[in-house]
Amino acid sequence: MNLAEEIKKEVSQAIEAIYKKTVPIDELLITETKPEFEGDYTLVTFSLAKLIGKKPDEIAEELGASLLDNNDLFTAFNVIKGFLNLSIKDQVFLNFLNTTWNDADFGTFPANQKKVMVEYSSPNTNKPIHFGHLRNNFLGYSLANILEATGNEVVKTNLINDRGIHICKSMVAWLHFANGDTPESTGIKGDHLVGDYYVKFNDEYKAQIETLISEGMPKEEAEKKAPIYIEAQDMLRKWEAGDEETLSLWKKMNDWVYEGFDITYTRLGITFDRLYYESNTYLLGKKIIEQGLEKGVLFKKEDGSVWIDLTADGLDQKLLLRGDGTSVYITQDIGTANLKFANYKMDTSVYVIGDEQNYHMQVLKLILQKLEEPGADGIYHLSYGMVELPNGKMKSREGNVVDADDMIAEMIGIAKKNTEELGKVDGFTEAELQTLYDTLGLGALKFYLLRVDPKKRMIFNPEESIDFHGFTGPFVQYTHARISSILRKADDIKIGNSKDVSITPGEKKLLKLIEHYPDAILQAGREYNPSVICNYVYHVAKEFNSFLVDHSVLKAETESLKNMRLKLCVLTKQVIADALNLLGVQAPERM
RNA sequence: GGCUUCGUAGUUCAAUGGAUCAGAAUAUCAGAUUUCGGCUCUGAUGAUAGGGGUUCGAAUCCCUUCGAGGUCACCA
Repeated sequence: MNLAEEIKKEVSQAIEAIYKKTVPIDELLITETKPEFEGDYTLVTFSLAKLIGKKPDEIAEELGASLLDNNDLFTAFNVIKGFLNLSIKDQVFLNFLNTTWNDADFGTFPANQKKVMVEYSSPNTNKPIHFGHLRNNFLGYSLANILEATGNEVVKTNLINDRGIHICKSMVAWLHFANGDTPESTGIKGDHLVGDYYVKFNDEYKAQIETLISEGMPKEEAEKKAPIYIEAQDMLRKWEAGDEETLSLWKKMNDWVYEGFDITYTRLGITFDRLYYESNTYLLGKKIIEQGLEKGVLFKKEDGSVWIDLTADGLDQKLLLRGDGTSVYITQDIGTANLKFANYKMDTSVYVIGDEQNYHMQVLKLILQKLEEPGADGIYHLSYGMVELPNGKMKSREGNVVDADDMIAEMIGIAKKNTEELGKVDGFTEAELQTLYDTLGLGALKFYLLRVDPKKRMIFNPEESIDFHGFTGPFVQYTHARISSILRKADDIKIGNSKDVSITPGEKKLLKLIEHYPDAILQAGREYNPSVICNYVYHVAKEFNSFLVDHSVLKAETESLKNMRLKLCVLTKQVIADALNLLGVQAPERM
């Protein structure tokens, strides 16, 4: 149990003893005391005033006196305008350090018997992953780690969008323009090769529309009658009909893309427990829709298309199946949701998907609830905002997309350049250097994309992200390496407890912050928000550097003091490494 | 236009309805140290888009004006 909770318990008991009233523990408001006031923790008493029937100041005075008398946590209290500031005994913090410094489980919670699925990444197989997509990958991976740390059983899944008209476009263009080129024959990464033909399709499509318009055809008609577009539609129909030649081409090109994705995922350190393919779930979706028709939840229009009426819920009517019986996007999603729940029976199912799909996800959940699909209520859409670059935004439809592989290579390149200029890596082998550049470049990228509240739009600044100063991954990594360096030089850490030492305000500040680590993890999990961890670990790094300015560790005044500070270093290092790990960021011993 | 998300220092980000001073980072200016590691630390300057309301107390909740995204396909 952490300190804040312990205080709440004491306060609750004091209220019971003095006023004979019961206040649920989680209705008590305990915060850290602001630096301009004396004390460590503060109880806000306004909310108690009504229940108890006294003025906040009076309550605070009475509770303060009682707390001081009845246990040995506190040394003093003061009351300012309804705020009860409590000072904690130094020994409490020292005890915490002595019991925790070598506890490898600090920051993980016991199993809570809940199962959570996190679906993220979810790429299309017609083009490579682009830069904005990285936020999705990092968020999903980090959130899965955080939820696991808070005691959930977590299943990480990736739903691959491997079918549909967009895939057929790449296939058609490849048949026309590639002359049989393959990743092997060209040396181009598979996902990029396929993406190139997707672009080529669109170029050719546009050109054909232009030609038709110049021949006098109206634009709308031209868009539907361009020969290459008709070809793509034909191919989709053949695909759904199971045409062997089409399926074989589809499989061949998708395999190229998967090879490319694997390289990217490996480099990013992103993993999944289970892959789902939409080509395997769209038929299931159709079946569930048929059942919905029978139940009368859905209705059929004259042309045979199937709809759901959501106007009573303030939404529109929504198409679920085309007139020709083929499926649309949401058909597949219904099938996938059903299959996922059948496989895992999870309590919560998190979808990491961009905020441009807020409406779609709202509709999906509502439809699943109306269809009485099990698991529908457990759906949570982790919606995130678009990432922009300092010089303007990037949209996938406009062509000038920043590619994820290019951005990764650029970040690693900057890390290499910076490290070489500083020349502090004597004794590193070539392989170690390569690992270090990856650690720094990717650490910078991940940390920067995760440090902002997911739901907000954000701007990614590559140079700023990899700066060793400021609110960045490399700054935190640097602090970790700095602690490691100190510990390497002190090979005689003693485990004896340090009862005879007292702590300075600087040491107490750092200890108090470290003691909060489990709270930060809980909050991040509760809010589905890894940025909480970024903020927390940055503060730890900053606080440690402040501590180091006026506390010598290796040259501490006494042996006992040195041991205490070394323990503080060990604990701080562990918390930094653990927090970075939750973010998917490596913590280097040297850099 | 309907629905929806958002608007905080020059810039990029914080702040479960809590304090007399809305925190950081960066940039700018001033200072300390240059010992455990590229430095690090301290201080100064600087912001809640405008207007109402709710309350002991509002960046946060409600209304409204202005501004910026997203979405409203038999696309995914």
